[in-house]
Amino acid sequence: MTTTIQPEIRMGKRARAKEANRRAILDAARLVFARIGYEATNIRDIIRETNLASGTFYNYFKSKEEVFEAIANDSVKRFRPLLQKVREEAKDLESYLYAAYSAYFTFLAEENDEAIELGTPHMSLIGVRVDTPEMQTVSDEIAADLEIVMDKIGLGHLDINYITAAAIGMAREMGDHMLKRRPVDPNEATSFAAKLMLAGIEELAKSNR
Amino acid sequence: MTTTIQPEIRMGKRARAKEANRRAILDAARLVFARIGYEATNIRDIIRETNLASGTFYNYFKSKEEVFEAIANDSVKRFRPLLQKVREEAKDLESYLYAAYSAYFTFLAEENDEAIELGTPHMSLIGVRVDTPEMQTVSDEIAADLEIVMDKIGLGHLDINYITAAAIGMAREMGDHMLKRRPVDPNEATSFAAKLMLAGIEELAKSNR
Amino acid sequence: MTTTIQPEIRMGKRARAKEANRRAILDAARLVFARIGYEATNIRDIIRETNLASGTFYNYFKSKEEVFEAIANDSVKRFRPLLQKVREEAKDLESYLYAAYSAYFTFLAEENDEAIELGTPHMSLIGVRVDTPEMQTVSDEIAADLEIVMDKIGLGHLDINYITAAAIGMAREMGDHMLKRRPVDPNEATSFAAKLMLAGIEELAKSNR
Amino acid sequence: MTTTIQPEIRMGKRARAKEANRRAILDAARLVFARIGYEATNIRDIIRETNLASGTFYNYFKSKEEVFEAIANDSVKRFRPLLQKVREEAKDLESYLYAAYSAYFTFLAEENDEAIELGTPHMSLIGVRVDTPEMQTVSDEIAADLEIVMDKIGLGHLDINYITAAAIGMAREMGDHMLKRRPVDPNEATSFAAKLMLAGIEELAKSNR
DNA sequence: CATGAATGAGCATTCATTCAT
DNA sequence: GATGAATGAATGCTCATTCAT
Repeated sequence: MTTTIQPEIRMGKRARAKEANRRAILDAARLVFARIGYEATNIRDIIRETNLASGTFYNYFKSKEEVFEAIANDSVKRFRPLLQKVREEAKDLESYLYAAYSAYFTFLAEENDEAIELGTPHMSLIGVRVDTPEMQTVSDEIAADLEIVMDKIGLGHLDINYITAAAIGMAREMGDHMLKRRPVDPNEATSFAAKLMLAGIEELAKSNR
Repeated sequence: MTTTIQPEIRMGKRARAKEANRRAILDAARLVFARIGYEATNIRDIIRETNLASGTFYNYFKSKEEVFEAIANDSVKRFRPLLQKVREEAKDLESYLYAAYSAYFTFLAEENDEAIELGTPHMSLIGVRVDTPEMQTVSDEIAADLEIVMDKIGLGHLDINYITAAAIGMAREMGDHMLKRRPVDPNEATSFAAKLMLAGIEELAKSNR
Repeated sequence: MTTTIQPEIRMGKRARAKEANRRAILDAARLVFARIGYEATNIRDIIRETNLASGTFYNYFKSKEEVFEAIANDSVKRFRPLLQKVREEAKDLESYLYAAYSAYFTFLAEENDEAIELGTPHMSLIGVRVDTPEMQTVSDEIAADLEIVMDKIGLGHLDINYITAAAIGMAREMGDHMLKRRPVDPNEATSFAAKLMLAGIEELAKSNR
Repeated sequence: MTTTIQPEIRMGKRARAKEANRRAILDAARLVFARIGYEATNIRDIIRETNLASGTFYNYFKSKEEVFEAIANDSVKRFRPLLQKVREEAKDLESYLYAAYSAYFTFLAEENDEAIELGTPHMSLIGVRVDTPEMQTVSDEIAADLEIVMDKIGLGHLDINYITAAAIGMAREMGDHMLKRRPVDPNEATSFAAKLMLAGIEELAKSNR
């Protein structure tokens, strides 16, 4: 994943350097988290992946948690508009599911393109499943959105929390698999997941009426 | 989860004490893993939860990994027969899905009854999802079984890996939610998941024919 | 080195077993000391080399030091008579030096014959020189004896301590070398050392008169 | 032993502090090794002797072995030129032996002047002889040099290895004694050792002709 | 503000020693 | 008296964090 540095406004040399350092730490953290997992990562691992000195880390972040949240926010900042568009344009449950899964799987693929090229295992160390920041926060976003959409289409009486859990669980687990296939094909995953989920929800709605 | 200690054969006091200590460490590890997650757990945390001295840990296990595997093996040893029975008795896809989800959610609830009573959060620290040993290995079991069943009922041409991923993802995420609800209700979860999955697979089969 | 077990007096079964255990520990200790050096040896290493349990060690010895001393005493007990004979039979300096070096190098070779066969490095780990008990105590014996002999032959005015140090240093260092040669040849070493030392002392006596 | 810190080039405060810390650890290690022996020494003992924190040790050395080697290299670096000069200027065996023993005993005395003043026992714990780094590496140097010299003066047909062992053994053992005497007198030791060795070698050469 | 060495609390692991069986 | 598991003090080592330069 290559993050474009887009200085919002004119900056002095100093400010630009600062921005670049922050960026460097974030990118390094993302890389290392993906490589060895959040818990296994220590700050030295992150710093070693940059050209900075260890002390510099603390000029930007207080802890590993804070970098993690910054990455998450960063992802959310980029994913939220996509999801918002999905929500706004969705006419019915079907179009929502397709659009949402498409957005998620595509986003996931793009976020990990670098790791994919490097052959870096996306996640899942020995018996331990580590979410990348993207997945975690995106999950939360989807959960919230799905609730809204279900309400909108009059299926609010279904067990929204379980539907959300089911939808997210599918997305997560299938997302892992998708990233291991070559070529990585978000469309295939989207079609599969949306179709399954749609039929499932309709069936639940029928038996719950 | 209360493990019954069932000495297979007559044991001396010494042998019984050894068995009890091993059990104590395993139970403590399970508890702490559930409480703060695998990675965050250190060996001191585990032995602190027992009446044993730190050195004693090493009389039984070489490392945290080894306890983890022992727990996993323990769980698998108990879950495998259930799953086997499910597989053998399943007449069709529907009965398989109901039986399998039932087995899983019930097992999960029982495994965690102690933690549930204590109010221990099942898993998921800040942004990090940690699989309990049960979930990890049981996932593998389900994956393998599901593949066999699908083959048997002539749906082998579907994308088994994605179906497996979807089914497992649903189970995992819904399982987490289930454990947070009071009362914990495996039947509810089972019915929900099986219905959703069944309709979904049938739809996929239809559109893929 | 095979130590002959020579029960001094008639013993009961129990007493014989005790003697055998003590012997087993001593032999194991000797072996391990030779193999990895005194400091590097721990009690588990010694016990592992026997068929006994760790606790049993403490029925016979309080510590590693005590085993060491027991071994040393054992060696001394066997070497002292030889040295005594040398001292008694020595007519002059020459005969004393030959006999003493011969006794030492022969004893050293015999003490280490087992280790030599096994190819066990006699001593000297990385940069650290470890005396076997034999060498240490035998050194002391030689020191004392040499002093007596020198006095007897009227060279007491020479710097006995330095002569002793020189003689012992030669014996030690040459002993190490001797044990590394194949075949191990005590006679060769004896002749060499005695000749060198004799000429040296005579020269010192001359220039010090 | 007082090591002069001679910053080759202008250094910043930081660089000087680093150098000083490294020096402090080396000096502390040397001291503790001399006091209680290499094997008995642990890293905490070393840093306790400095004003540094435990972690700092690992900024400079990976292990006890590494400090040991650094000390040894340090000694060698300072002793080698002396020995080289001895070798180059030696006209005959006699001058070589005097110069070499003088260099060694003088060096040994200077290396240990601090320990001597403090009354630190030079070495030798209970039955265990621990070489200081100096002695070990210097021994190797002498061995090599002696071989060259003997060859040069046409005594290569003698058993060089045994002569070397004898010369070194004498130096080592006499060195120990010398350090225990007050005042420490390298000249006395030199004269004694060289005279003894010279006569001895000449005698061997005669009887081996 | 960057640097990177110093810090020291904290964890894994070993091992001499004890003691119930 | 033999056994071997339990003990816990002691040690090696890591790493987040601070701070003088």
